[in-house]
Amino acid sequence: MARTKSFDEAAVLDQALQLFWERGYEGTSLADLETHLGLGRQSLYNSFGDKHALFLKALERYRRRVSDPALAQLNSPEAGFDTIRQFFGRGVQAFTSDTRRGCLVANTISELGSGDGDALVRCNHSREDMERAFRNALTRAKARRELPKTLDVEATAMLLVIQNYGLTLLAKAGATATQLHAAVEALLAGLK
Amino acid sequence: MARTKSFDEAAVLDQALQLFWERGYEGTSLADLETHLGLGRQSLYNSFGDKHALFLKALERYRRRVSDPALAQLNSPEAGFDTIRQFFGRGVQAFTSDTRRGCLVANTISELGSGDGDALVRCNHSREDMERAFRNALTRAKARRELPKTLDVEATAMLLVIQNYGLTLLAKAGATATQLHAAVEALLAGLK
DNA sequence: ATGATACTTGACTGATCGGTCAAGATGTAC
DNA sequence: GTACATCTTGACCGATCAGTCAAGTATCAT
Repeated sequence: MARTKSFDEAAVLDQALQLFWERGYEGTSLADLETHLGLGRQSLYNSFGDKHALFLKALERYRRRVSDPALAQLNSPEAGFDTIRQFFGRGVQAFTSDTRRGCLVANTISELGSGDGDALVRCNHSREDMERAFRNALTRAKARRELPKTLDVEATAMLLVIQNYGLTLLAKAGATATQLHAAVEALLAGLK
Repeated sequence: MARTKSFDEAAVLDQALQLFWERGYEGTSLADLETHLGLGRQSLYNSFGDKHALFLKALERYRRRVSDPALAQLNSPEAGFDTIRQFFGRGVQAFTSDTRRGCLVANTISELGSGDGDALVRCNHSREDMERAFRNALTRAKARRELPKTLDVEATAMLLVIQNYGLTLLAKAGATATQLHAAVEALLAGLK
């Protein structure tokens, strides 16, 4: 017995995600959100709470809509060495395309760090997702003898996470896809 | 024939560097600078220009006072594989100590990116410094047969830069020194 | 149709932002 | 000693920030 919302919450949240991804948390003002989401301010507050709550929802949506699909192949039982190479190939392509907005998780860790515990917890969930995916792919690759038995899966998974986040930063600094691809190949060559 | 400054410009610039390093460019307000530098606003403007000009000076000071010393050993003719290991060892220690403020260059690339051309140019100078230092150490290490002749110095130098910046990010996310150290060892093991 | 409930709109708030202005203080050169 | 150039101090500016409030509007249940 009340008026219905005139917009799709999920679609609006996607728009908010895009803004936060490109401009960061502090760099995105409520005026920006109103404009690009086509919503009044009070509607935002009614639906999502304050700016910080909206940002946390955007972080969670990023995990589900961006990270999860990107990690799907690494998490598959068919994953192996080539899956890892393909993952980084797609990453380099994404990080060096048009806006160079990087990865929302990496951006958020850098911008807010330990100053925003709620955001950091969510970032670390995403980070652990990636680490777990790498561990799966590395373990499978070892099992099928694509990688040496001596390889330290735990440390190498962390190494690959570091590499992924480092790639986003170098892309922001203006490195070319060719340069980043070469660095990835140098890394992968070392695993064998 | 005029009044003399009542403060040491270099010392004040060091203080500004510390603030920008810990809080970022946008996160540091003029009020913060006044407080921690013990200077009036107009004195800041007289000596350094506006906030952006002060930030650029801080970036340049970081390069000379923080980056250069850190890279000195890598640039030495005596540099080799162990020098690289020591570099990362000190890095991990610095990145995981107390404030976890990371590296000013990495922070700036992440915060401002291509949105601030002046800052990005200076960040890339620092990035090239590091890449050059790694190239030197890698080349020397190859010459003394600590690394295989087949190693791609160019790509590997970029790889090490990526890892260094990635380490700062993972440290900000809360990774322990032990975890990061293990990842570094996994990386170094792959070079051999 | 009507009433209750929720959504929408836009003006408004106090705080803070970077930057400026004008007046007063101080040291140097003569 | 005096005059002048610079430094210092603190009030001030318009703009923008996140968040709030109140009035108007639309939809659902009855």
